[in-house]
Amino acid sequence: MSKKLPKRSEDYSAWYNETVKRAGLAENSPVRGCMVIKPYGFAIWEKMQRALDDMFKATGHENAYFPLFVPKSFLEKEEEHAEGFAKECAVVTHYRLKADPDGQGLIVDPEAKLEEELIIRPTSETVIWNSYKNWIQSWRDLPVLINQWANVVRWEMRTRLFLRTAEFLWQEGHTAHATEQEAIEETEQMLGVYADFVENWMAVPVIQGLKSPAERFAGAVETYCIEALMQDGKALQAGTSHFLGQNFAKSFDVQFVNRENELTYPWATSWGVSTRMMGALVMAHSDDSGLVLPPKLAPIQVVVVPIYRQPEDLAKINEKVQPIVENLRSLGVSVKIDDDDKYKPGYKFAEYELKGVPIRLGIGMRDLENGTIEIARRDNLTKETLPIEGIEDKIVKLLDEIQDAIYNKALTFREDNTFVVDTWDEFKDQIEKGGFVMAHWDGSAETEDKIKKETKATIRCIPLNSMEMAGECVYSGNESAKRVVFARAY
RNA sequence: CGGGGCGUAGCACAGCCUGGCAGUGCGCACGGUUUGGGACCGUGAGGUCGCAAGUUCGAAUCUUGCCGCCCCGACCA
Repeated sequence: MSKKLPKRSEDYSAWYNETVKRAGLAENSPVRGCMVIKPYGFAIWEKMQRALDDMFKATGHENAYFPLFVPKSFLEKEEEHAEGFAKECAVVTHYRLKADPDGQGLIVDPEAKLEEELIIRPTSETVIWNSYKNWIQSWRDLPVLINQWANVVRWEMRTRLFLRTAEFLWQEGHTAHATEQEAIEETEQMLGVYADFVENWMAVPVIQGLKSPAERFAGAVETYCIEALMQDGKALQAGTSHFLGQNFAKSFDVQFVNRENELTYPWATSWGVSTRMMGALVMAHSDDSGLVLPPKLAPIQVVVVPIYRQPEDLAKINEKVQPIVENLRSLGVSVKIDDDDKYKPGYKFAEYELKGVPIRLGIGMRDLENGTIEIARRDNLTKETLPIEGIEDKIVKLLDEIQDAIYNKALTFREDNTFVVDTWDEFKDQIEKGGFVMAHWDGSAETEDKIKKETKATIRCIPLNSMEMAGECVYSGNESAKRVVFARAY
């Protein structure tokens, strides 16, 4: 096995796969399209979960859990929803195996056929709204603000670790409100929560926007999204928040009595982010030496590598390092001391770079004599030797600095790779080169579809915070009210 | 589902064309020397050559069938 990763500039996709595997985030599983999330990868996911869960709770949501299996009849109830998901559903038809009478092993017992097939949830709107029927009777029962952390299955034809897997982990929020206005506010609020998380924790800048009707969630009235740009110039949808109108309430016959004593349908939202964000995290920041993790999500923020020849030297180093580690821990910094004797320092340096640990401290006998310590930054691969006195404060500040630096680097990259384009030739050329392409669109599904067929570019979103400025559609020349974001996407 | 490729040690692969002892590198185990940017030497363990049938004195190698995986396309609310 080669020690070096493939280079991003030579083969981005091989670089991504190798980085994910070699950094110990995940590996392929024996089941096609599924993955094993390894401890280091899961530790990052747990930090994401923790931060998001706190944000959900702070906005008044509670966690609950609904079943993995969805009766097929539930999925059928909302027509568009059913149609949208039908092609990628795993279906349970039997509930028992038996010994193969003609040979070895087990076969599906034909006697044990389910009367109604069960779908393994691709999302949970239907099971949840079936429950909401019983939960919601009066305006006093609203709003219902529920989130669940769960796994879902979507039978994708082509999969890639984290970015698109047949089974993935996510959270799905499902809320019900008395008024349309309140539901729209919730949809927008949660989009804001996602944007806040992705920018301030993952250090990935995003564009908030609306999906075009063609890209909308099946069964939604409006889909909001956050879109991020990866280092290879392709876009990645990092999260979605849907205003579902009264579609599911009507399909599941959920009604409540409002303050005016009228029977009426509640308004719904749903919103989710998934382990796909792990892929975004890797592709947004990492380099040819491996992962680059933002300090706020790094399982290990600081690693200490003692450099020594004799066990006595290690003891002396530990004596000096131990109080620093304790101070850092009391300041909430996660620190690992790697005094494992099986590997040499050079190996460890490379290993922690691969794993994206933001700060590495090196300390040897020379430092003990000089009262110094070597501090190395993962994000820009620089290192300097500093006095050991007061190093804790420096480290705490540096972690914040690194968080900001990573964000700013990604932001600069996005700005340098966002292009305003007005002609079809320029458009085709720029899409080929990559990046976000801001262009006028006439708002029609035909134009959108033709552009997609000719260039493989899709409308990533119609940005929320951009000015209306009339223009001509880059493809059809028809009138357009504002520019939208085009890109090739994951 | 169409086109292409690949199944040999934990991993990456050579050997196959031209049939004749199952190989290399990494990793792993043990011993020693090493330790400020992926150390080195020595010894050793590890195999249903995807599965099945056929040809042959003899098959990883040739033939046929099957299975699995990967890449490209179709698909991805």
